[in-house]
Amino acid sequence: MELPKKYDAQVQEEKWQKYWLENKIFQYNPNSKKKVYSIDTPPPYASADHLHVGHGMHYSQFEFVARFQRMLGREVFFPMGYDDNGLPTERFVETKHKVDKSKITKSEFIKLCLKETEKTGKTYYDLFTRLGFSIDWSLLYHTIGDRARRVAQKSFIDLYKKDRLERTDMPTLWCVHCQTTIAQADLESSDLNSAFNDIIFKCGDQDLVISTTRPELVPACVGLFFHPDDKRYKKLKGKKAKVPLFDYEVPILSDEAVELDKGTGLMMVCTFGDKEDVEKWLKHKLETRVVLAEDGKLNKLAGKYEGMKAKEARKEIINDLKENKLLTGQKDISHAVNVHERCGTEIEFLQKPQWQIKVLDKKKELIEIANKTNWYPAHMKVRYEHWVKNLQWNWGISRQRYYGVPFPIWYCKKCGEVLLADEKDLPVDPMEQKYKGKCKCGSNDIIPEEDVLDTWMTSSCTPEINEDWGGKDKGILPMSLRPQAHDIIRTWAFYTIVKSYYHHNNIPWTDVMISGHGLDPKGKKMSKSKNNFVVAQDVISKYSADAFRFWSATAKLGEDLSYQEKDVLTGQKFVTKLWNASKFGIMHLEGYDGKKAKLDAFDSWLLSKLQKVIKVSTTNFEQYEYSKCKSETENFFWHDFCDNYLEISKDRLYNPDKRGEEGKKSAQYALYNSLLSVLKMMAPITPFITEEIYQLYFKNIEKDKSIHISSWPKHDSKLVDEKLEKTGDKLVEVISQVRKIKSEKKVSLKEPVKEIILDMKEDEVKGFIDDLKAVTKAEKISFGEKLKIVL
RNA sequence: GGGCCUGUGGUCUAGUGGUAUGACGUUUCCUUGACGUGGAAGAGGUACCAAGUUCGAUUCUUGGCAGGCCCACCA
Repeated sequence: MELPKKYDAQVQEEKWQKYWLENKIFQYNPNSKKKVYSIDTPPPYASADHLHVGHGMHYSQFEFVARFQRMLGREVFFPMGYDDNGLPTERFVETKHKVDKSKITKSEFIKLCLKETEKTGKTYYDLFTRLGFSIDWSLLYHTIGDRARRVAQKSFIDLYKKDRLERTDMPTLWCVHCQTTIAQADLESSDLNSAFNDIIFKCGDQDLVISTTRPELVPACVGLFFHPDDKRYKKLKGKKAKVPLFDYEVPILSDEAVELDKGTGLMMVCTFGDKEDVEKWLKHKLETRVVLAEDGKLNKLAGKYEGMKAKEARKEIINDLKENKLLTGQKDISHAVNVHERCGTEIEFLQKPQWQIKVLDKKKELIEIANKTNWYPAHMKVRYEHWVKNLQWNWGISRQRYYGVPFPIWYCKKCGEVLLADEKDLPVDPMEQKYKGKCKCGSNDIIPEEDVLDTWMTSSCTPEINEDWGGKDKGILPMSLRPQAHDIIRTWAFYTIVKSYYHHNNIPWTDVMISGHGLDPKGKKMSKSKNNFVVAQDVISKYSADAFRFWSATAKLGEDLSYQEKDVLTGQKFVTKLWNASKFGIMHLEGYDGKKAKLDAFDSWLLSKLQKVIKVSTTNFEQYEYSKCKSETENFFWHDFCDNYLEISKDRLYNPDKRGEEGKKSAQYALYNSLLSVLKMMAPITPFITEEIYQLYFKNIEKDKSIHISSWPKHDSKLVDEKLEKTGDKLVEVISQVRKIKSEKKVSLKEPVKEIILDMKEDEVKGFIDDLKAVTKAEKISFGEKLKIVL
C-alpha cells in the first residue's frame, strides 16, 4: 500500500482526538484484572483564562507516563480535576470583574465565581484535548462539587475525632486585604523599602531610644525589651517607660531573644507587629493592646489616628514625633517582608478564633512517612523535609471568605460545645441547614460556623476525592503517582501527606514525580506583566500538538526548561521524517507475511541495536525519565534506521530479482519490527503521528484498536549479537568514509567506487558484503592491511 | 544567613574517570527510485575558575564565582 504524500497534522490530530474520545480508548475499567496505575492529576486552578507553554509542558510530562504505563499493560486511572473553590478563584473573579467584596452579596459573588470557573474549565478542556491527553473525562471532579465538598468535610470530621484539630484564639496570620486568616504556606516573602525610625521613650528623666520600622504600632506598644547581658539597660529592669504621644506606661523587661547589636539594642514589643511580639507577649504575659483592626485601619486606641490605614498613620505619627522632638533619626532600609501570596499584601497578626490542624507535634512522623514514597528526582524530597523541619505554625484552615467548602459544624451557644454534622448528611452547609437535634447540655440555641475551609483543605484530599472516600471507595489508595511542580511541595505535597498520614496512617502515593517550570527563551519566569508569555495554543496551531509535546520531552524530569521555538521545530521535523520513513517502509512491506525470515547480517545488526534502545528506554521511562526514551529512540530512528539501514536495505528491497526473495523477506522482517517498535516507543511522546501510521498500516496485522493500547516493545536478548553489531558498526563507518570522500570530491553519491579495500577479515564480513557493495556503489571489495577507498 | 539545583561549541543540550552527544543556526556540495519542511560533508568547544585525589578529570572531593529556586531574618 502507499501512504499519502503529505501529513497534515492540524487535520489528523483533530481526527484522532475524536477517535480516542468516541471509542473510549482511555476509559478506566474498574473491573479490569490488570494492575491499576492511578494518577493524582494536579487540578489546575480555575483562575487562568490563558495557558502558557509551561502549563502545557508540565501536564504533557506526566501524560507521557500515563500512556507508557497503559502500554505496559496497566489499567490506567487518569482523572482530571478543576480546583475551583476558595481564595484563588475569588481573587481571580475579584480582579477580573473589579469586585469589591463588601459591595456585593454573597450569592451574587458565588454566581460570578461559578460562571468564571465554567469558562476556565472549558479553556483547560480545549487545551488538554488538543494536546491529546489520555484523560478519562468521566472521572472529572470539581473541588467545589458535591463529592469534593463531602470528602473535605469528612476529612474535617475525621481529624476532629482523631484529636488532630484545635480551635484557638491565639494571634494568627491575617491578610487585611483578603480579610481572612491564612496559613504559613500562604506566605511569600517580598523585598520592600522601609525605614528604621529612632523614637524616644521617656523613663523618668532618661531618654530611651528604640528603632522601629512600624511607628504606627507605637500605640500598641506593651513593653520594651533588652538582652539580659546588655549593660546599657540592665539597671532599667522592672522600671516603666512612657510611650511617646500616647502617654501611658509600659514595663521594661529583658529577654534572651533580643539582639544586642540590632538597632539600639532596645526593642519595642507591640500586640502584634511580628512573631517575636507574639512570643514575648505570651512568655511575659503582657497586656493586649490591639490597635490594628481587621480591615487594616487603626481603632480608637490610636486616638487621633483612628480610622487611618496603617501606612497613613505611620506618616502622621512620624510627623508628630518629629514635631515633638521625639524622633532622633531615620534610616532607609530594604528588608524582606512576609506578604500574602494571593494578593501581595503585607501580613498582620490578629487574634481571631480559628481552627488549626496540629502538625508541629508530628514533624518527625511526617518526615518519616514521606520517606516511604519514591521521589523523582530524589533530591526534591529535601525540599519537603526542609519545609517540615522549619514549620512554625500549625496549619490554620479557617478562612473568613465566601466561596469555599463550609465547616461541617455548629456550636452550642450555651455551653460552647462543637456539634459535628452526621457523615451521612455530607456535604452540609451549616449556614443554610439546621443542626439535627439538641446539644448534650439540652440547649436548642445552636449557631453555625460561618467561616469556610482553606482551599488546601480540599485539594489536600485529591487522592480521597479520586477514591470517592466515604462514597464508592474505589480501592485505589494509595495512588500510584503524584505528578506536580516543585513550587508547591510545601503546600500540595505536604498537605496531602499530612492528610493521608492522619486519615489512613499511610502514604498517599507510591511515587511522586516533580517537574520543573517552563521558562521563557531567556530562562526567565513567564508572566503577563513581563510580556514574555508564550501561549500554548498559538504554538500548537503554528506547529502541531506532537511537535509541542516533543519539546516538552526535551527536559529531564525536575529541570526547568526554557521555551525554545527551535526545539518545537525539531519536533515538527521529526514528525515529517517519521511520516516519510514510514511511507517508504510500508511501501516495501507489500506482501510481507509476518513470518520470521532467516535474517541477513545487516538486518540482525539493526535488530540487535534496537534491543538496546528498547532496554534503555523502558528502564528510564519506568523511572520517569521520558526524555531519555525520547532521545534514544529519536537517535536510533534518525541515524541507525533512516540514514543507514534504509539506504543499506534498499538494494534488496528494490531488486529481489537480483538479490533473491529471501533477502527481501529478511529486510521486510527487520523493517516491520523496527519501525513498529520506534512508533510504539514514540507513541507516548508524539501520540498523533504514531497513531496515524499505526492505523494506516499496522492495525490490520496487529489488531489493537489503537497503538496506545498496544503493548510496549519487549527486549529480546536472543536478538542481541554484540560481535555482529561491532562488525556492522565498522562497516557503517566505511560507508560514511565513502560518503565523505564523494562529498569532498563534490560528486553525487550515486557515483561508483572502483574499489574498497577493507582492513577486516573476509569471513567476518561475509554476510554484509553484498549490501555494502550496493550502498557504496563499489565495483569491487577486497581485503588488506589498511582501509582504502579508490574512486 | 541556611539549604537544594545548575554552569558543556553562537544558542539550547546528552553522557562519561581516558579531551565530548545531539538539535537549531552557519558554510560547501548533492535535485539519489521515502523525504529539498530533504540528504551528504565541513567549520565551530583548552567543558565557570582554582586547588586536591589519580598514571590520567569535563566527569570524583574541597573552596571560590555566577545563575535559579526554596527557607530564615523581618525590633
